[in-house]
Amino acid sequence: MQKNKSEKYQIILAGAGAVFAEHGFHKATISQIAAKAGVADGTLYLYFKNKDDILYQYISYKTEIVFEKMRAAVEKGKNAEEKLRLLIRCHLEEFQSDKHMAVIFQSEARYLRDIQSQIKDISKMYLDLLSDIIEQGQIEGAMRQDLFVGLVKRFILGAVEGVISTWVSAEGRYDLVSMADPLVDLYLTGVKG
Amino acid sequence: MQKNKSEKYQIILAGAGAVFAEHGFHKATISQIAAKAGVADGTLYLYFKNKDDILYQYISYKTEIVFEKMRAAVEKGKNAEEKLRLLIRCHLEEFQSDKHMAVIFQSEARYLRDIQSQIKDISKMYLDLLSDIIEQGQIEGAMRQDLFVGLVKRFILGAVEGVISTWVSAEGRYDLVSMADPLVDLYLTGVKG
DNA sequence: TATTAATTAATGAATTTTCATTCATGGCTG
DNA sequence: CAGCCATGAATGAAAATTCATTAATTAATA
Repeated sequence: MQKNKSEKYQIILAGAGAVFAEHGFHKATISQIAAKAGVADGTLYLYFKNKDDILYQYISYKTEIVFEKMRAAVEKGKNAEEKLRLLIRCHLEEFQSDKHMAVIFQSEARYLRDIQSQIKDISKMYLDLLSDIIEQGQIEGAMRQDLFVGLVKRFILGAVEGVISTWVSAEGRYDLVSMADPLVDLYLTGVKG
Repeated sequence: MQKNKSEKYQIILAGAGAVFAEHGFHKATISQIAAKAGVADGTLYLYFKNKDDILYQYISYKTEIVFEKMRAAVEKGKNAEEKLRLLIRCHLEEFQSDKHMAVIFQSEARYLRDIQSQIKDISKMYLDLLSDIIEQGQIEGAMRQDLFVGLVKRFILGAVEGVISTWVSAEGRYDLVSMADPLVDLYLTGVKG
């Protein structure tokens, strides 16, 4: 099994992404993935330990890329509110631009946590980013002092994921990124008149 | 296959709930469920069409019960804000009191939608409840007029699910229901100072 | 440069494993 | 004894994984 990120490794991962997104991990077969990637079944085993490992690599790989972008986006913000806006927008942009990933993160994340609990967990990292933003917001006086940060960050992530989930169910037929600002407005000022 | 809700039917569903929650639907085996329920493998087929049907029945059954409670809870509220509070509290109470159900709803809902698209979808019904509450709130003047209801309801459901998901990951080690009021406060007034 | 050997990558048919599902059998009860 | 349940070993199907074989590439030799 080669450990490098050769061209074929990438091709197989992309094929796997398409097949996992369409059928779900458990229903997807090695043969389908191999066919989608245009290689023989056995070839997958030159690049991956087994079927689980394909999913694991897929998620690790995507997580790393997306998280790096998120971190960079947040860095551009001058204050907490702006950082939050940039983070949410980046999140929606990345998922909108990679629908397979959006579907897979949505439906297989839980299974993965079981088989590879040491995976770089995107939620964890994301929640850490949010914690920093919220704490900064409190220091700046832009956010309430009595917030329970542990709850707020789950609240924010949960809501974005819910919005993405709806978009995925709607087969991505509308513009997800346009939800970013209305969503952040809800976080900030709530539904009350 | 008996179609009534005999005692054994219930026992098997409960066993299935435990096994699905622990291993996930796809990794769970008929033998495990049978063992957990204290019956022979073949017995499951006297009460259920097949493995998929067990999951389908489980979710239908739980959905019906929980949703009825939610509807009743909402009805008790005098105004939109109170209804929202009662709904969220009921939601958290039900999931806290049935952890297997919480795990299964969280992780297998998507798969189920694939095999039984006509299933009474708890999210759908929930979102309808929320729509009514929000529209009522707008009429009462307790909620902003410029809210995009389609977004707000997903926002609310997403956030509750996120909070439940965290609680599940934490093995249910803290009191979930105590999150209800702080959560509703966030919905209503946001994080801004 | 042409020829052969050695190394590496890829193939896909054959094998193995894993389970869902069936069904012939046996016990229980009214 | 006749219908009803329940049993669990046997069956068959579906897929994951392996591995002997082939093809392609590189290095070595003369």
